[in-house]
Amino acid sequence: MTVRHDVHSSGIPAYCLSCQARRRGLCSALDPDRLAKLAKTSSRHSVEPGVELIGDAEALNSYSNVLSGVVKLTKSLSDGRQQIVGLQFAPDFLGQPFKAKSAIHAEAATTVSLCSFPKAAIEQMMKQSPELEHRLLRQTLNELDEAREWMVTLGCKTAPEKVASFLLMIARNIGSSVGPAARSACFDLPLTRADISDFLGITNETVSRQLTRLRMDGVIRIENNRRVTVDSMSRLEQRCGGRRPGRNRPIYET
Amino acid sequence: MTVRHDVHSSGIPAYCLSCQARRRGLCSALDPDRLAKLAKTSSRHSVEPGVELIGDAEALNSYSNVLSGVVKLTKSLSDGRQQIVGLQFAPDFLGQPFKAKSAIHAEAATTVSLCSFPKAAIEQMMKQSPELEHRLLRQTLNELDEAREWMVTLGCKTAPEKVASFLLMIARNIGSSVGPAARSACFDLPLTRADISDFLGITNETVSRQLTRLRMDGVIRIENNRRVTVDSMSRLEQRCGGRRPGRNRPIYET
DNA sequence: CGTTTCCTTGAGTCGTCTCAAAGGCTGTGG
DNA sequence: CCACAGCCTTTGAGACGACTCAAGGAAACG
Repeated sequence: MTVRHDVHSSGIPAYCLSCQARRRGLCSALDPDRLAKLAKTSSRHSVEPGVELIGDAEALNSYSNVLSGVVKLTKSLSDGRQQIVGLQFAPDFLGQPFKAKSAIHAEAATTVSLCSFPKAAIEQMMKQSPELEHRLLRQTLNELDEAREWMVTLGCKTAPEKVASFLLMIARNIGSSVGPAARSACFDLPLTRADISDFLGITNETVSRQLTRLRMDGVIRIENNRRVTVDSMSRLEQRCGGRRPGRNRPIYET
Repeated sequence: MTVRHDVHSSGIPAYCLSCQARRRGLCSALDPDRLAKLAKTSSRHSVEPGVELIGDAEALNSYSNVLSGVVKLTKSLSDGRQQIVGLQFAPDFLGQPFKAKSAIHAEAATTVSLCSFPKAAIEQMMKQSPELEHRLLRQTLNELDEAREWMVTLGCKTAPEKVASFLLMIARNIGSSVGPAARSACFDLPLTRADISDFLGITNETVSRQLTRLRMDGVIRIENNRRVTVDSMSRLEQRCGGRRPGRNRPIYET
């Protein structure tokens, strides 16, 4: 299985060898021959923040791996209210394999680099190799799990807890951890205050107030409105709610 | 494809022939031989409301098709706050194929009848037939879509809109439609007020007040606290939010 | 028939929203 | 390099919606 194919199956482009998607993404489900075949049809792009990747009800003609940056998935009501229903980080797979009943909208939140494939190429390969579909099932199950996890935040938590939970989620996804055991973290916020408010189901004024409060309380530092430093992850975790005050670990009780 | 196998592949139990899961559920992915094989390991149960089907962090030793009734999927914070993250109706498939990172809890909301299989039987069959895994992927994508749809309700809508949206969702899933073009509907609420409040992220008092309001306004009628009649589905839809007042259809604008 | 659980209704409080204005980045053109 | 415009963010004051607490009523259960 893990025999070295590097030498003779030279059809694999060099950039695949160091690609995140090859190691941890969808491409990891492909054997070298299939990867080489798929790679021939691939192309890399970089898109600026705000660019629409999948439009509401719009036909999608390609699938992509996210290589860097953050993509926001949104849904909106026709009166303008909007909800961010998911964020995608590298090496997530972007695209709706079988169109869902309801429309979704994908937009680059930061500068995003993508590796795109024609829709047909992926779909054909999926028919041939169950491994690929299996990998897709796993990612979908993961997204479902994340969506449900976030439903708890949306439905149960207070505004301060929501903002803390958001920061923690971002720190875990794109934070460069500093210190032993990731006791602190540092990152650029991929979303504006307005985006964060759409994600958390609160107003941007409330987001701003809660960030200020976390800053005043010394839980985080903010530079240039974007760069966030979390000095103590555990203090941030305490503010996410769901833990009995004074306890650090969940208590299993019946 | 649709050649009659009834006669010679007599290994299929009679109860499968009229089963919802065979027609629209997971079993529809199986050819007669495989269905017969799987059916040998299956068993039917009926469970009362409140019975736990999948416990938090508990090993799940079987998968099931929901044949009737409603199952609620919940997640909770350790301080007791709880969120219903999904409802399952017949012929949904119940069980976590590959355990998710976060724990989920499943409980019968009404009397539920199930058709259960040993975990191993399903997993083995899934390896053999990609069709089955494909069907599972489709259901998972559907559930993801529903979860995201509900996130919009949780994050964007007001309490009156949430309650109206909930009633509409239930009516569409288990309502017996009356009149032409499903202009009205009738059903038993599968959830208590407390459950509904856990689903909508509001308190049960608020749920009760909003139901009263819908009743006062003549949008619904309620008998015995459980039986709901919606006389005009369109009036209910208008109360779900997201439509410009005075409009019945979505407006596509750029 | 009492007990329990669920549901409804009311009154007062609190959290979040709304509206408004000022402050801080960023980029552009003079 | 500075002035300006535009956008995002912060902060404040007041309003409103949903929550909390509390009590009473209605089904369901043994």
